[in-house]
Amino acid sequence: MTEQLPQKLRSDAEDNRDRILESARVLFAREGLTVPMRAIARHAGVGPATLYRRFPTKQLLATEAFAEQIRACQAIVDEGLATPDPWQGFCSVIERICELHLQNRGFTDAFLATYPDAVDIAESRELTLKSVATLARRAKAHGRLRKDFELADLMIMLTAHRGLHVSDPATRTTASRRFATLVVQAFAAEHA
Amino acid sequence: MTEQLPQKLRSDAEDNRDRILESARVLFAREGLTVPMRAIARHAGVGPATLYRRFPTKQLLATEAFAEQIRACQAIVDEGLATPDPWQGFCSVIERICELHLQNRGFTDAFLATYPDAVDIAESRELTLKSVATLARRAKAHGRLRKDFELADLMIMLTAHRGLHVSDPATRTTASRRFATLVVQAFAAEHA
DNA sequence: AGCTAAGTGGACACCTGCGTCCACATAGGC
DNA sequence: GCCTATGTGGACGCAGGTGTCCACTTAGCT
Repeated sequence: MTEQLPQKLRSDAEDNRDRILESARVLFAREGLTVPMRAIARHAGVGPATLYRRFPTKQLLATEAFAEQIRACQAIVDEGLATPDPWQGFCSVIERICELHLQNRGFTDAFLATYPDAVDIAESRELTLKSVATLARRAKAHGRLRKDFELADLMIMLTAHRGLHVSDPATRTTASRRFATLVVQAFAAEHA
Repeated sequence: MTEQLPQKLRSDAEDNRDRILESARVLFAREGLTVPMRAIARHAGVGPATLYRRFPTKQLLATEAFAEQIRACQAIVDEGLATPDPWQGFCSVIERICELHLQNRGFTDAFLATYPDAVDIAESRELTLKSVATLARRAKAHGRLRKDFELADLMIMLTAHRGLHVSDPATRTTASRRFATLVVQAFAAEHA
């Protein structure tokens, strides 16, 4: 599951590293990438030095923390590809990705930002997008997806979706669901 | 045009006040409400004390700076109401409001934030929204606007639209236009 | 149990934001 | 031209972020 580093860590260091990652996941999800490194250290019950020793930059920490989300994202798209009706698959991808981004504010930031140094994220992002493109091509052929749809449209809508993170969690959830519904109709071909 | 204060200012103070407002407009539009007060003071060529003396809080400054935009916003909706075809009027309102918010990042913040103390903005906001509601009712009756449209949907989309402000100006412009087009389709009734 | 290298947390120095205070400058009536 | 109320900019103290250093602790081999 977790990659083994060349240098094996001391047991207490290993524990601390795990706790830091766990805290980072919680706080990134709740507050987004803007959460202070200090806050993550405090939440994990370690000093700042420990955090910086393990993860010199926030991007490095984020990349590790979001490994699971990245896999989830790919899984969602794969399931969409596996759905018999490509349009239904496409719709479920939109809805579920919105849901994922809703629950994880930091991941949205990470996914859209394309940090130059967070290679892992950028790479799997491209891979996932390639799958979405395939799905979109099928849904177009099927006639239900508007002909002029482009991948950029999806990125625009995901970027916009992030804007919803300003309000409180309850409002945000309602807003996100409604947003997904509207986006699906926006992408639908004109005539039924 | 500008309201006369009960206390008349000294001529140099008046000049400074004007320059501060002008700088605030430029910087709020470009950077959003997050721009530091100091930056506005520097841009206007005055010290921080001068700025704080005229506008004790950022909200007060914003309210004055955006007076013109608020009027523009109302004008857009009024023109939409005056359009013979209510659906076309509704669409043009969406497109033009997106355009307005695109050019003025700070105004978007101000419009959506509902500061407790910025009464002027909140008030005209409600007024504008009431007009939009009227327009929406007509467009629904006309059959082109989806029956389950609510005012909240528009707020969701405007909030989302703000998310587009992360990218560079050129990309942002393209994205905003495309976003407006998609939103219009999202709001359209199912059958042609 | 003792030793040592790896690991740690608190202190530190730096930056940038905020709002306020006060000694000086100056507009504008005389 | 002078005098004074009004207006001003720079300096100040505070809060909260960043990354780094170093004297102490401790895991784990012997």
